[in-house]
Amino acid sequence: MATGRTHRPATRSRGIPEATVARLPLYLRALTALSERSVPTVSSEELAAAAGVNSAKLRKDFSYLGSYGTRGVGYDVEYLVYQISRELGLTQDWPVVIVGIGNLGAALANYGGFASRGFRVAALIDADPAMAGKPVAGIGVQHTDELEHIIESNGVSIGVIATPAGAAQQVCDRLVAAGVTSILNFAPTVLTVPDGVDVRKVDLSIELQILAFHEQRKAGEEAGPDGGAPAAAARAAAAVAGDRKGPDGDMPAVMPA
Amino acid sequence: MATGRTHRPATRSRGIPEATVARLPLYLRALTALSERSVPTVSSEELAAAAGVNSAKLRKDFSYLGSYGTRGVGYDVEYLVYQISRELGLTQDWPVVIVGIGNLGAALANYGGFASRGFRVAALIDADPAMAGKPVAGIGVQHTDELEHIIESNGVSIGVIATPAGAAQQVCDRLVAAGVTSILNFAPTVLTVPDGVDVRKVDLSIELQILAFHEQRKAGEEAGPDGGAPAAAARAAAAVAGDRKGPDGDMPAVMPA
DNA sequence: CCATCTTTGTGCACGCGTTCACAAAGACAT
DNA sequence: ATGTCTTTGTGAACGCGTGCACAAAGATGG
Repeated sequence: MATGRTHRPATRSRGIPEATVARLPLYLRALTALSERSVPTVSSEELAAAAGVNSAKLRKDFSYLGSYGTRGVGYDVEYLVYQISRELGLTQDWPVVIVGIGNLGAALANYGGFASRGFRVAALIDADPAMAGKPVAGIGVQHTDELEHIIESNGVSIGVIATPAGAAQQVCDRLVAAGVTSILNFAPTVLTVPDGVDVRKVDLSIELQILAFHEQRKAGEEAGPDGGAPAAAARAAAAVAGDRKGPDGDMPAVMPA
Repeated sequence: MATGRTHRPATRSRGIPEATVARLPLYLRALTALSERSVPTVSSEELAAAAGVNSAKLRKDFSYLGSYGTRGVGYDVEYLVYQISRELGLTQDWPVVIVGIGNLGAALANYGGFASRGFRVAALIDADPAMAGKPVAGIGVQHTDELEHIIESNGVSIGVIATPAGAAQQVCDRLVAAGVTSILNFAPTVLTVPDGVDVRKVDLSIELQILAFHEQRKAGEEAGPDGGAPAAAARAAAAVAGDRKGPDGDMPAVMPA
C-alpha cells in the first residue's frame, strides 16, 4: 500500500518512459492543430517548435512508439494523430465522474476539453442534498449516496475529485472500492490508495508557490551579473529584506546568520 | 527567446534543485496541519508519511535549506514552517491578476487556497465588456483595456491566464510587456515568453489523457502475471481490441503488425 | 542508375534526482 | 560523565531523462 504516489514510481509502463507519456498529449494537440489546417506532413523540427520541446527529444519520444516517420520527409500528420491517440487510449470512450460540484467542479463540468478527447462526463456527484437534481452543464447533479451505483452501472474507471480537502480521502476510498482505478485529484490533500490505482494531483496553490519562489529569487538578483532584471521585479524587492518574526511569536534560538 | 519553456530548464536556482522546490509546498502543507494540531516536533519519517514522500528524500530536501533538525528528536514544526515559508517567498504579499473570467477564472477567483498563502487577487480582467463591473468573488471585473494600468499600479509580477486558447498568447505578451515575470497558464496552448519569465502550465485535459494511458495499459493486462486486476478494469477492456479505422478514412499503408 | 540532399532514428555521454546505508550528533537515563 | 538510543545529514551508487552528433534511409533530380 503506497502512500500518496503522485504518478507511477519509475516503472516504465511498457517500454514507454513516463516522461514521454506525459508529452504525448502535447504532441497530439499540436498535431491536431496541423490536421485542422490540412497540413499533410511535418518535420520533427517543426512539430517540436509547435509543441515547445527539443526536436531530438521529440524524435526519441516517437521512437518508443515505433518508426512512424519517413526519412527526408517527416511525419504524416493524420497517421501520427491516429497512432498517438491509440497509444493514449483515446480511440475509446472513457466515462468520467466528477465528485464535488462547487466552483471548481462546475467549471470542470463545463470544460470543453474533455468531450473532444473521448472523455465523457457520465455523472456529477455532490454531498449537498440541495444540489441534487440541479442541472450543471446540462447534467443533473446526483447525491453521494448513489456513487457506487453510478460507478458500477456506467463502468466508470476514472474519477475526478473536486471536493474540499476534508472529504477527499473518504470520497477516494469509496471511488476505489466501487471500481475506479484512476483518480485526478484537485483537493489539496495527499491521497492514500491501494496498489494498482493511479493518482494524479493538480494543485493550484502549489503551482503559485513554485512561481513565488522563482519570483523571489529574481527579485533578489538586483546586483546580478548583468542588469538584466525586468522592471517589475525590482519593485517588489523591498519587503523581502526584513527578517520578520514568525506568525506565532518567538522562534527557536538557532538562527543561521 | 526560449520557446515555451514549462519550467526552469535545469538550472539550480541557488543550489536548491527544482525538484526540491516543487516539494516544499507539500511539506509546508503537512507542517501547517501539524501546527494547527499544536504538534511541537516531527521526525522525518512522520512528516514524510504525511506528505506522501520517501523519508530519505525529505531529509535531503531539507538539507538544501540548511540544518534545521535536531538529531534524535526531529524537526521543530513552527520553525520549519517559518523557514520553508521564507524560502518560498510566502512571508511577503504577492498581488496576482487573473485574466479570463469564465467558468474556470471565476472558480480560481473564489478559490480560498490563494489568500491563505500570501497570494492576493489584485484584479480580475476579462475582454468581455459585459463583464466589466460585475462582481466575482467580491471583486469587480475590469476590462482588458486597463490591463497595463492595473499591473503597473499594483506592482503585479504574477499573472494567471484562464482565457480560451486563442487569446492566451496575446494576453501573455501584454502581461509580460507590462512587467509580469511569472505566469500560471490554464489555457491549452504553448506560450512563448522571453528569457527571465517563468511559465507553469496546468492542463486538465493532459492529466486525464495520461490517466487514460495507464488505464488502458491496466485493462490490457488481463492475462497478466497474476490475477491482480481490479474488477472495473476488465469491464472496459472489450472496446480496445478492435483495430478501428482512423477518423478520416484511410490510413497510410505501413501498418506495423 | 547514381549522386546529392534532407530528415529520421539512435548510440553515447552527461547530469539530475532518488535511494541506500551509515557515520555523526544530540537527547536522555543511569 | 558515560553509555545507549534515536534520528538527522550526507557520501556514494544507480537509474532515468536529455541532448549531441552522426550514420542509415529514403526522396529527388539528373
